[in-house]
Amino acid sequence: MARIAGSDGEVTRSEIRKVSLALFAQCGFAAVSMRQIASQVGVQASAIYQYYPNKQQILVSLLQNHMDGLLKACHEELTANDPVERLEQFARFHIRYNINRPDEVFLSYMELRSLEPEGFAAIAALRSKYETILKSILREGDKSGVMKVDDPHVSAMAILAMLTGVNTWYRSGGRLSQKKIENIYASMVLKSQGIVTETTDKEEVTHV
Amino acid sequence: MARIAGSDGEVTRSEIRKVSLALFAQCGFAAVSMRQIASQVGVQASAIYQYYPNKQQILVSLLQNHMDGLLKACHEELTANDPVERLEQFARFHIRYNINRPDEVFLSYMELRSLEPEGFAAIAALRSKYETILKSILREGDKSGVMKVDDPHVSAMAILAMLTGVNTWYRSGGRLSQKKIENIYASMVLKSQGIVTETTDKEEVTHV
DNA sequence: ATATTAATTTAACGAACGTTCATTTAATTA
DNA sequence: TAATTAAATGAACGTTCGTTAAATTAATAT
Repeated sequence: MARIAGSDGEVTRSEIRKVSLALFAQCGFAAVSMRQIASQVGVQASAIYQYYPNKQQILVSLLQNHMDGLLKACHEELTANDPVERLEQFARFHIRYNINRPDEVFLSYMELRSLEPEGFAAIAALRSKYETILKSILREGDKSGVMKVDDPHVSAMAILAMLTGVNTWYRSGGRLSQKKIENIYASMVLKSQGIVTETTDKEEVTHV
Repeated sequence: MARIAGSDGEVTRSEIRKVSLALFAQCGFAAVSMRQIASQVGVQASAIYQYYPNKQQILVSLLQNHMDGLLKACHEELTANDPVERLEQFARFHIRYNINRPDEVFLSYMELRSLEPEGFAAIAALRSKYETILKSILREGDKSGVMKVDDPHVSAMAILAMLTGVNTWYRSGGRLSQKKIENIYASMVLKSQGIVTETTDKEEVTHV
């Protein structure tokens, strides 16, 4: 046998991406074999090389894609000028974007170490770009006196870790709605930077 | 050749632990081979089986050991009765304990997935125990009105993620001292749960 | 001095790894 | 209809994997 009736390169390519993402996130990059990916796609391992030159490039492509999407969506959503509003927009965006992409996020944070220097530098640069967006908000908020930011770098790292951490426990269909979770995290982020809001989520936060 | 002059089982065992920890954290459990560990220890791969029945048990033992130490140290350090003081003690303890054990922490959060069901259950139970300590503090603080905790579970997860995140950026000998970092994080944690402190770290926090 | 135990080696097992290559068939183009 | 391109197969490459077994030497106990 060779080419299969009805086979389509674009379909196979996206299946490879989908399956690789799930497997890498579940088992770790090194633990997943090309044969394992191929088997779930429904093809032989050698067929994957029609689409990616090697295993490493599948990972690079997945991470690149995720970071590009994150940055693009972030720029579109951060519309406010006021730093407090911007910080709330950022917090809500980060939760909303990441909570529905647990595998991509997990990979982005865990498998940078599996990248060879070239791929690593590319992804690290994109991440740094994203972090800079948050740091700028914090710096401006502190400067104008509406926030109390001890150290913008530490605050940015703390906020990002806190928000990204939602993926360690959230499972869809759980006790809390995504909107509710967004509210809770946004409120904690603002408070952590010395912004006093009169209401808590119990009375519905309506800051943005 | 066989037994080497001056060889000592206890020394070899602790070398295996040390090397495995570093390699697992750096490359991921699946990516590290027994021969790689052995080579860094200075023995042949087969010698490792004198001390651990298989690769998996090395990981289980490392994680078990870390969680035991964490829980023990935590109980010793949380001496206060007041929930606000206890929360600050917890935050400071978590930073202090974890910042000097980056490899153990990384492993504990990343390689649970590499564990077979039995080992997984054991480690997950210990982690849950630790999380419960924090949740109890938050519940008490909210009940007595000194904190504003929207949801104790979400707050606990958020605080732990934020604090643990210090290991993603901290490197010893950096711009900030460990004490300073402890201060900043403790302040953010307290504020995030609606606790108002008059001073910021800029004027030295002296809550505990 | 002898027997035993501790610590390690060398050699080997079958299985799985990422990847390459020549081949085969389906779909498209000329 | 013939030629070309796209999509896949199956076999094979050399390497490495975790693990086991038997043999060997050092240290300790009798």
